[in-house]
Amino acid sequence: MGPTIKDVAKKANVSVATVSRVLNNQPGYSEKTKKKVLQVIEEMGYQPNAIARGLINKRTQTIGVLFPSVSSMFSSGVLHGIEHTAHERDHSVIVCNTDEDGKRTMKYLQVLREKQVDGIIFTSEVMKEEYYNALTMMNIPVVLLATSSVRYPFPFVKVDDKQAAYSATEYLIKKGHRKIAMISGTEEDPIAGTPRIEGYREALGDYGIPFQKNLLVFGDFGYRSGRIAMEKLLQTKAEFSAVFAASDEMAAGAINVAYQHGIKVPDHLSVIGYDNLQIAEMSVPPLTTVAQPLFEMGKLAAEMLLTMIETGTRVESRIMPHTIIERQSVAQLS
Amino acid sequence: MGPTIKDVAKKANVSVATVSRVLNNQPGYSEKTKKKVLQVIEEMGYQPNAIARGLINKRTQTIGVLFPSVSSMFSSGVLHGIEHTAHERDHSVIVCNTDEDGKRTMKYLQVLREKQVDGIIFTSEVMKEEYYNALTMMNIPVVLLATSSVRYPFPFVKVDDKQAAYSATEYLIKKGHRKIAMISGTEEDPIAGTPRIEGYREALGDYGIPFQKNLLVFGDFGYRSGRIAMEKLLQTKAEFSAVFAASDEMAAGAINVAYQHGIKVPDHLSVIGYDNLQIAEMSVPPLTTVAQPLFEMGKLAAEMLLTMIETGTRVESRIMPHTIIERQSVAQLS
DNA sequence: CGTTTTAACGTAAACGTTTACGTTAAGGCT
DNA sequence: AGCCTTAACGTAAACGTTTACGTTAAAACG
Repeated sequence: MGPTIKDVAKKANVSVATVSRVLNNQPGYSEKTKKKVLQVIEEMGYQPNAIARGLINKRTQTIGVLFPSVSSMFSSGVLHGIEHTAHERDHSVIVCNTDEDGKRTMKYLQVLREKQVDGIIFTSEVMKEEYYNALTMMNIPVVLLATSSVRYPFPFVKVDDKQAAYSATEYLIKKGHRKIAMISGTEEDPIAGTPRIEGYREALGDYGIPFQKNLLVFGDFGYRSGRIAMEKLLQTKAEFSAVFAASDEMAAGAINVAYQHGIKVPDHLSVIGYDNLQIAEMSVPPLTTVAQPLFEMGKLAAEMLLTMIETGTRVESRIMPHTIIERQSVAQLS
Repeated sequence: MGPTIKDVAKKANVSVATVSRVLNNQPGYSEKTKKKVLQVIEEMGYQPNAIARGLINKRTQTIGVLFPSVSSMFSSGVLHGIEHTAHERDHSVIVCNTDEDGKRTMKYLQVLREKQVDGIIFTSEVMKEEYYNALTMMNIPVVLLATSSVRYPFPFVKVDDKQAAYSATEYLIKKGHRKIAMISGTEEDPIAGTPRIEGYREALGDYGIPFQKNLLVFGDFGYRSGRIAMEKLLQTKAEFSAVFAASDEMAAGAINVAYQHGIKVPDHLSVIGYDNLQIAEMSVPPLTTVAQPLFEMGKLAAEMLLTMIETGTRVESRIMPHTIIERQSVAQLS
């Protein structure tokens, strides 16, 4: 299609080796031939072929990123961070949507292997043995993002879910709330499920508040499930002045059904979310939430992956700080 | 690293050509050798190298997608659609975040060229001559998504912005509103700016409502700008019972400041948005909006691109239908 | 001036595939 | 039996780079 390095070499009256050398600016040619080569390159509009390059260098300057759902606000936040540093450090990113489907995930891992990506970021999903095996077979760096695994020793970057959940409920308690419900995510999720419940219960315990089983309901982190969970909470007799939702989307769902029932937030009910997605700011009322620094997490994960790729060394996992973003969805109780 | 086709050939006592043939199931071998080869492949865990393949086939099974901002809900919606059909049709997608920056865009176009992508989807941004030149130099299929260009003849998929804006304001009018403000996006944007203003004005005109200059304010499609625009609207003396925002994010901003001013939506003020992002459903009150079928647009754009890639033929542009999603942010006036 | 060093190149193999072309042997046909 | 077809392979070139190694001539050195 376009001119190749051979065409350039011919037109510049040098060998392909010389052209290659000036391209990668290695030594071995005079200033004069360098000018000449550069000029011919310009004239012909030559562009190197990264595929041929990749074949011989065994490096594609490309990383793969697996998301359970690319279209979630969570994913797009971290993707932004990943893309940012990847581009900064001359790598491209291939996005993969697993749909939380094992078959699809395995297929994607195979594709990434065949495409010879230099590294993989695996986000938000729990690492199954099947994935682990495929990943290790590939012999390339992997970093886990917003997930982790004790069994499988990949470095990860995430917040301390239990601690963050503790902070959220403690915040509610310090605002004077004692009857605090929780809308949890998937109960069995060992990353974003149980740890957050533990944090909630531990905070309750530390402040001498008894845990009430009927104040704990479950969703799947999604908006719809937040609505359903809130309905369930409303149907039970138990009183509560605040709810801690394990995701902003579920918090939005909760606020929405509260609104439909004429329950005003924060006047009649306080709500705190988790994630600090874009929707938290845009919500009515703006949602107080415990923030995960999505963009920074994406950046950091990519940085870790790239240094592993470039240096071949292992890298330490990182716990990111969470913060509480105070907006207007929780009231101070007197 | 892993075993190559040569290793397989050796172990199976056949030539590389034969292995290649069974891999791509072309004819030219007995059933027995096929079994043998397949078995050896299984044993050795052989995986083809797509880079080597790409070098000779001149096809990488990869497409590039350019977004002004990957983290916007709009982008993630269409990305989901693109990824869906790309995967279905055995292609990977490289995401590029242009930040609406010319330099960055050009850099990305160069990268995509060097990486030999098979086609490019260019989204949401106006096509500059510089981009057009780079794109045509590459000699690969391009489709425009949520943008278009009369000057540069790339096929596109988008909704009819003017018509959609017309529908939105007409909807408001039919609900009994006569004093209708508009929060427009960037005034100069020839795709999502002026056409939507024209639709608004034309609807007004068709129903005998005079256009009031002070009821038209500008933002940049983002949430913050929606807030600012709403403040501006509130400061002017002019009365209005409804506002048409040219993006859901700006609508969310408008609702939010209305809420802060004690103006209840839809009781005191009706709001209609544009896009039907996730936030529209999650908003309080749920936002009535004119929907662009983001997922389908992404799917279609990818389908068009892939058929161009596979067949080498040109393909027709497509106008996608827009629909009004009625939720609870606009009131019927008596 | 003869020898050694070095700058400035060129040659060709290698990366892992695909594929055009050639070869062999078996089988079919007259 | 002799000839032709064809199934079933193998050989080697090609894709566009990088790079180890070889070569040449000039410069440096004694």
